[in-house]
Amino acid sequence: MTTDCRNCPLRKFDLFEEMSADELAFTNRFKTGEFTAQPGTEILAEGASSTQLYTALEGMGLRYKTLEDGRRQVVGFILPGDFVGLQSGVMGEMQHSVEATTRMVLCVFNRSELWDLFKSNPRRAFDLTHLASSEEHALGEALAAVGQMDGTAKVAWSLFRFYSRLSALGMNEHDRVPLPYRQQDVADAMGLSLVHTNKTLAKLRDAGVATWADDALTVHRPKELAALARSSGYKPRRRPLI
Amino acid sequence: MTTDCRNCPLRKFDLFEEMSADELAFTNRFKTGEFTAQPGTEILAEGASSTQLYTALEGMGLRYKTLEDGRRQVVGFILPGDFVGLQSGVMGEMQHSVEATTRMVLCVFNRSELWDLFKSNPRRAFDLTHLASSEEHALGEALAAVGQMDGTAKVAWSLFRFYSRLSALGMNEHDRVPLPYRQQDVADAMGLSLVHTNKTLAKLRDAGVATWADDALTVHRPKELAALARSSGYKPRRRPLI
DNA sequence: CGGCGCCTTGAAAAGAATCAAGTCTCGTGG
DNA sequence: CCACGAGACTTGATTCTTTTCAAGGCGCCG
Repeated sequence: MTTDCRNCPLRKFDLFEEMSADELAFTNRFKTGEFTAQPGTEILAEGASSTQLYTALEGMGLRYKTLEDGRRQVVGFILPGDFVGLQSGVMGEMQHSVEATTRMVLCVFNRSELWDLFKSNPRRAFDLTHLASSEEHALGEALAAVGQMDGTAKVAWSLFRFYSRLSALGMNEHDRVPLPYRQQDVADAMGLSLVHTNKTLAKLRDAGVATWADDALTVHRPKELAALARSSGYKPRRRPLI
Repeated sequence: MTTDCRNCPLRKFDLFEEMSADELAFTNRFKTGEFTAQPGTEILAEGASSTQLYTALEGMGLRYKTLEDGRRQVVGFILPGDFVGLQSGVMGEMQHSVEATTRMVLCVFNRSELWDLFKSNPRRAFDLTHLASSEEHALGEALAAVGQMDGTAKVAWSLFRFYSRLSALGMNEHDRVPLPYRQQDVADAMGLSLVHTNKTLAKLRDAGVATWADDALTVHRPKELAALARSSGYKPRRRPLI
């Protein structure tokens, strides 16, 4: 019924480090099932101590924190191959919530076996640490963008990043990638108001740089978009897949 | 000459998880020496692949990224007990630079032994992952502050965080903690201009909430500062010490 | 048909950046 | 011993980006 790790459709992408047959077998034993989340569903809640960890197999979601005053900070967008729930795995509870934007299929792992993984498979344990570090890296980049860029650069940065990440996942067809998020999501990720985000998107569209409509992003001038994003050719960093 | 981990002055603080004698002995073997950095010195450079990892033992420093246009984003402040260099350890290179603000003493570990650590001591490997996750958590909090708060809240948040972290390290004497950073550092951390940061600090001082002068922060009204920081009693999260 | 969610647009208000001096302290060298 | 310069902190005035406020439009589903 569920996908065997050996047949995982994500493995073929360059983005992910290759795995030995052993690692693959081990990971497959570690995987206890699959979980399908409907759009709008909360997968993990901030403050909750989940007994499960996930790897996104299909679909897209987002991570966010809710502040005391009700404002929302989107701390990341989840695409296929992303690992979710590590915080609750090692620290006891999640520091942000995770929500499915589209329908998602996730590989499920039991937290109780995490400790076994560290004991019996140092290679995979190392990979897990690598993933945590990659997350940290991504957050650092986002922090720099939110802290230092102006509105136009922030929006361009978001679009360029989606374009690059999704392209690396083989979802680019004729400079067009799926983008099922709402403008509010990008606004909350970049610390901009919805109104300003909307007007900035209109400017990028009118300038013929990129068009985001109908749940898809078309990048007409990648070079220009990258320049606006102050990002000379972003290449998603190669990382392990778990 | 160097401090034996068993006599580490940081161990006594509640902030850090306790260690068994075994773990302590292991960590001590892992430690290859100490390194003293002078104020203003670069300890690790962005993009560099360091062969060494560190734990700050004394002194303070900061992590920062430099953007294409020369702007600087401070991604974190390093206090005693903080682990530095994990990114280069697991991902191959640093994603930000690390600089000593005051004179610092750092415990040195060899990257080449990191892999051994994963193979031979899963408990410490798990702790390392825990630390990576803690870093991620801290960055997420910072991102939310930078993305969602206004100037006053950002500055109050920074001060409150320093106050809490330093208090947990036993550096609080009569509501006063050492704070050797420059206003520019806080400005670069929170995505504010130096001028605006300065004026906001003046407001907090005039309001009798907190005074930052002469490399020390005095918090006259902790409750009010926490409220301004939209942070109901922040308690630094317990974590391993390596 | 009506309501809801999301996108769009204009106008006004506010918050923060930039510009431009000026002060203070401290270490250096004449 | 004092003039000098560097680095950090202050402060006022101006400009501009971004937010907030306020509507309206469009598509979809019950």
